[in-house]
Amino acid sequence: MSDIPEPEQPALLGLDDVPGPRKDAPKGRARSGRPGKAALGTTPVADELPVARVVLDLQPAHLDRPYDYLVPAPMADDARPGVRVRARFGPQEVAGYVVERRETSDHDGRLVPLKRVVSADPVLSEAVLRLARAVADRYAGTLADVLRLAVPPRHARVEKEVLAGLGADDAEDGPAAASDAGPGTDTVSGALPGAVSAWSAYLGGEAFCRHLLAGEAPRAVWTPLPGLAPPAGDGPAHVPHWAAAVAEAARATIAGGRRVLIVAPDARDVERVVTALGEAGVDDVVRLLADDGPAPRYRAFLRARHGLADVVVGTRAAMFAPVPDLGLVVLWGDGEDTLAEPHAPYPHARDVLALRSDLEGAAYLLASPGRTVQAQALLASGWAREIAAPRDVVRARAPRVRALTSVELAAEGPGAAARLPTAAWRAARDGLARGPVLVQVPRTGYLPVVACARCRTAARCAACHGPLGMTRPTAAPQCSWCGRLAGGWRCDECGDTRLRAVRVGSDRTAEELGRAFPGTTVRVSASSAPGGVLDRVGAQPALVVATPGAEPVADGGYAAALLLDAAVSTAGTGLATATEALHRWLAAAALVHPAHAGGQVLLVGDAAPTPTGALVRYDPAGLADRELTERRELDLPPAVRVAAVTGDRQAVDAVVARVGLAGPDTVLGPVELPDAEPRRGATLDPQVRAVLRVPLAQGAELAAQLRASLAVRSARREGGTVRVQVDPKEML
DNA sequence: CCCCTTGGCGAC
DNA sequence: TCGCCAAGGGGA
Repeated sequence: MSDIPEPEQPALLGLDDVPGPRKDAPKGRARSGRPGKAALGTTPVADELPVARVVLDLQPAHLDRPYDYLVPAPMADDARPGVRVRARFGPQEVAGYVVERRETSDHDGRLVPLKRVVSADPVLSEAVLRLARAVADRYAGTLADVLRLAVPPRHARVEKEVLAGLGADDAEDGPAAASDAGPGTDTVSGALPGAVSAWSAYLGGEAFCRHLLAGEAPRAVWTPLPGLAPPAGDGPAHVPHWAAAVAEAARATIAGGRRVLIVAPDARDVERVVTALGEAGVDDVVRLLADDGPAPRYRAFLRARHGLADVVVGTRAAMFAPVPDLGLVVLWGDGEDTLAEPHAPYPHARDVLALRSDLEGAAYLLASPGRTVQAQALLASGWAREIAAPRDVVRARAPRVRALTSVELAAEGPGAAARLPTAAWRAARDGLARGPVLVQVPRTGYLPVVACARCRTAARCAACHGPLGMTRPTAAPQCSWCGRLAGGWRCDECGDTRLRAVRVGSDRTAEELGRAFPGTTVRVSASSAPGGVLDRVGAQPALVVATPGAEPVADGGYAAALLLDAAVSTAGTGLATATEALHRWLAAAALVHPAHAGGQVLLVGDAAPTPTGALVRYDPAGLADRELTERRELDLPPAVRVAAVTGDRQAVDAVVARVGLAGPDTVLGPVELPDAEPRRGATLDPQVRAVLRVPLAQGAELAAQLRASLAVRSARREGGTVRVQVDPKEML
């Protein structure tokens, strides 16, 4: 281009109006500033607050901080805090959010103008921004990563539609004005007492609701009673008690002038909550489900953001939903693994909502049929209070539970070790005389794992050595890793060609039950089943085979439940195996009639004794407490804070070496990871994992040091890959 | 000793 | 990508 020196013209860039901190001798470019492109100088900057502080969507950890830009005059009104913008950052144009408008910048170089305000609607509320910062800090992640989880992608058509619905005034004044009136005060009479019947069975239950009504922020870990809520109309009972109670808590919060956020592990539970809310007279509800696709998801997000609903109910990602005047956060199903975010920095809904409750002064209600050791830790630390029913109430509402261990059945003689012992068969037959019977099977599919019929060697895929299974009675066995069909299979060890089942899935179980109970309807609720996962079944007698988490609600409740292959549920080596097994069993048991109405639950198969005992006693709290004590003794989370650093050996070493808290007492490993999954390509560098373990009080410091180390790593462009996970799922 | 070229890196 | 800065070499 032209070499002719241009005259100094700093005013064209607005430098006289908007310097960095006003120093006497601005150095560098600010002094010798020469506009590269004439166009830059032609647009004047905003008269008021000409600097926009912007959070950019940048990947590298060392760039994780706000940047200042000039606000061109035409964007002066639109570039408010919370709006999406695009701005030039070095070579490229990147997306971001304005987080603040300021008079000056502390940057002492030249400021570049914002490129574009993508939309004048401020989608990133201050509360969500603060939450995202807290989550990034807690999990040693970047703000950009968390914001990617928190704010769904924009959908222009939906945005137009929702903003038009707001009315011109509201759209101009922004969400603050829209929420000034508070949640629908018109729909609530304020008459709470008497309306909280679902809570009257609990110690502290009604008090919790009174606090909600009064606008306070109580925090509780709640173990709901099993069973269904009494039907609101003529139909059969089909709303779980827990959902009805959550709806009442929501109503109390709304009556107190605040809004509610409810997070559940899957879409069916979301739907159950929405139904319960409807029966409680709360209709102003928004569903926020990631599975719904971009348009409905963004519509729900915007409606929540603008305070158009009193209650937001959704799956995991809803934990970040912007809800003005938030008064209560509820997490249902704590212990389900869908509540752990699979994307960096891997936050868990339980912790995110706890941070939210602190930051936004909202009440916190953590509920689950079982109890996780993390929930127990919230109680043990005094952060939350327990809401539970007295033992005699639990006994009155719970079904009768029996564990059919082989020891117990030995008296029955042969057949005791069968998958369906005589006692279980009899219980099912008796139950079928009164209504539907639930059969819980830990595995989906037909025969998910098969072995050689003669020598019992596990059958493996010839191509990739993955385990073989059968998806249908007639089809050839198939590899569960690479999907290849293994026609003409022959055992490597003994040459036999016959296969036997190692694991029996839900589909095969249904087939077997059909033979054992001729003439009885058998339905399957599982992802592998033709009809998929069922939400609800009728009150007629039927065998309902379901995998854990896929149990339909039976109208009026099940007469009995058989929990098959119990040993499979407690066979894992994970730390949470026992509490997870109990969670599955209790979730099924909660759908069965109480004992006085003949409800019966049989646990079949030799499961570990501890969770078995806890099921028989109907005591998830006792099991969690026992596990927490053990974790304390072993210095395992949640008694301590841990962070896993996984990746190439060199990269892991480098990241760990820069962490000041990492010493001989706090670092475990690094150890080589066995690669469970077949990896494409030849032998890649082996992955290693180091675990950092510090007292809880140093958790924040550990995360900060890891963040700093990752920032150095990205600034230096150190090679390889590293993943940092604070409180990784497999260690909880 | 100073100026100009060159390479690396930070990026508002 | 783009431009700043620091380092280094060559010329005065």
